[in-house]
Amino acid sequence: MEKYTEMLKEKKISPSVQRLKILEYLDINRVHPTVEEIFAAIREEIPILSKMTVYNTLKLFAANGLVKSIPTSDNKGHYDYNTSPHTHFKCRQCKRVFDIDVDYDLHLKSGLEGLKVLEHNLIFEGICQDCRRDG
Amino acid sequence: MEKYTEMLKEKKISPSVQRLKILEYLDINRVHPTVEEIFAAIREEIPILSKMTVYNTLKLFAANGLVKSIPTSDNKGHYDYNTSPHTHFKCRQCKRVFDIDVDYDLHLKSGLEGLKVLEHNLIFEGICQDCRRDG
DNA sequence: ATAAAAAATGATAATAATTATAATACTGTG
DNA sequence: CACAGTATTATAATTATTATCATTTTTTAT
Repeated sequence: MEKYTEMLKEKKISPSVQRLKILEYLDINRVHPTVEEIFAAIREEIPILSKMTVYNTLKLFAANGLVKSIPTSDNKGHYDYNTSPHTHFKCRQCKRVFDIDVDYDLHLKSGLEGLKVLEHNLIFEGICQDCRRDG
Repeated sequence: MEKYTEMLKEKKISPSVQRLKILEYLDINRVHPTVEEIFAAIREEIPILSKMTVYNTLKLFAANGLVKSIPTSDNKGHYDYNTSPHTHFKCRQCKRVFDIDVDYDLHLKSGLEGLKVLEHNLIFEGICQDCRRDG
């Protein structure tokens, strides 16, 4: 837990119990949970927790680069502890969003002139291994 | 308008007035409009139009590959007439989503074993040229 | 250690996006 | 033209998110 406290202090964010829990949860559960999922899980331990706090905290974390908001086609907020460049795979059947360790070269050749690029996201969609077996 | 009728017939979708208008709107307005934007615009011409029809139609079109749903970080549905592989740039300031004609090589080297990939999306985020000038 | 100030949290309400439902209107075919 | 099937609409219900503000917690200065 020290680790998370440090991370927050570095960003001058006061390490409240709620914030630490949310950060820890995202670290342990690397499945790009939604606000609802995070809220439901942490509420088990902190029954007084408000969903508002989860929203606020995630927005604050994202603004400080501690977590990443990842857009998916279900149009709900998904959050990712892993902020380093990596790739996602969204299964159309079970709706899960995986990290995948795709090794790719992105050779930009042209087309970004004048734009200030802050990040890029590469998202694959399809059917995952489990769902192919089942269905 | 013939063009759109043909497109729908090919997919065995009956070419109702609403559907044709929505398809035409997306063709002319290549700015990845939201449901709300499409609805508001077409309602000027068809005041009786229901938002439900816009939702249904877009879902139907997307399922038939006539348009593409593109995920962005505002977590609203954006739709794109251009279904061929291309790249998007989302401006964090003005929130617009542009097509950009990035010329890139995506060399997948590994990491997709067992997954059935149906499509991929490459999205850049940052500040666009206009906003850099202004701000 | 403590009081004042600042910030975070939580309950509640409000707004926005989407989905569900069921009655009505439209379209195409015999 | 009537029938069957489909599309559209109005309405209500759900779900996701944001806003507000009183209460609690944390920080800071003494």
